[in-house]
Amino acid sequence: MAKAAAKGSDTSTEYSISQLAKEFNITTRSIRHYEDVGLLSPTRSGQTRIYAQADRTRLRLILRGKRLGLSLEDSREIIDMYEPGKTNVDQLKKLIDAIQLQRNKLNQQLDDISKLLKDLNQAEADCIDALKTNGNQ
Amino acid sequence: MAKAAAKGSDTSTEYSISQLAKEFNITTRSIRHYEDVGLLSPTRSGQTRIYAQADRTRLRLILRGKRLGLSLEDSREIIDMYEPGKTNVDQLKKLIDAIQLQRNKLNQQLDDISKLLKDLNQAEADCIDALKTNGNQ
DNA sequence: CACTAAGTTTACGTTGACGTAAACGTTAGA
DNA sequence: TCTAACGTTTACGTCAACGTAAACTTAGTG
Repeated sequence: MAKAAAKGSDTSTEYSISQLAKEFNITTRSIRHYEDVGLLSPTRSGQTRIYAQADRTRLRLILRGKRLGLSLEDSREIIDMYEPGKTNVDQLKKLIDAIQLQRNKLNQQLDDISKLLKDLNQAEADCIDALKTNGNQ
Repeated sequence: MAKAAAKGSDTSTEYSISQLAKEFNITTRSIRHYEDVGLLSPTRSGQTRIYAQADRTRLRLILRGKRLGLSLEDSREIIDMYEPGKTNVDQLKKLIDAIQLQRNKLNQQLDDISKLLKDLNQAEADCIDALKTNGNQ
């Protein structure tokens, strides 16, 4: 079984699949699925998967993407943006464009959320109003 | 065919399914699907669907939900919050709880987005850096 | 040493959100 | 009149993201 860090977040800390599953409240099946589609590639000790800090970080990014409604494919693209080991100038320019695209989407989401929050506030106010008016029942 | 408004957004304005599809850049199939799952219920002129302003508004809310990664079921619940025709006190209290829940989720999303935006900014900075360093090729 | 807990692979099943095709009706214009 | 553009229903197909079972292998424990 993977060992827990002795002090703080050691860069050499390792995790088992069920440890990560518990920590993030997902199933081991999901974690293996993320590996199937190329989002994770843990090392192995025999057959058993061993997850490093980097894997744990990627997993956190994947789940953050999910909360934002991204597909796994979308998340993969975004996460790949963080490591521009491309060296190629054209690739870098494309990457910057992609980043701008993502930024636009996120700004749209920000706008959507602020509107939704306003709507919810209004809905709540209506509820409270109805509760006052409706002291009977 | 449905008539376009003569002046401004008349409350009696009507829309055909393809008008809405064009306006929101979705397929008529999607719109019918939203009806299948109970998110829309347009009136009919014979067999033909007629959409009122209220339907158009609901459609806009549905699509906003989609951009935020909500399922159609989630959107239905939220949209239903806007019309507390419940009269029942318990229902209203439950509704207020549900609203708070949604608010929490949205705040989580806000946090996620701000972190993602920071990450993207950093990624972009790294790209630009790499471009400068890599004047060669 | 038998048993349990955690790991593995393989593979078919499921759910949501539509896509896609078939077969048909209605209406306006050349 | 006929055909093009829009509408309809019915129904099977698809794709992503897992769920769920089966069958099996270690690793540690009473």
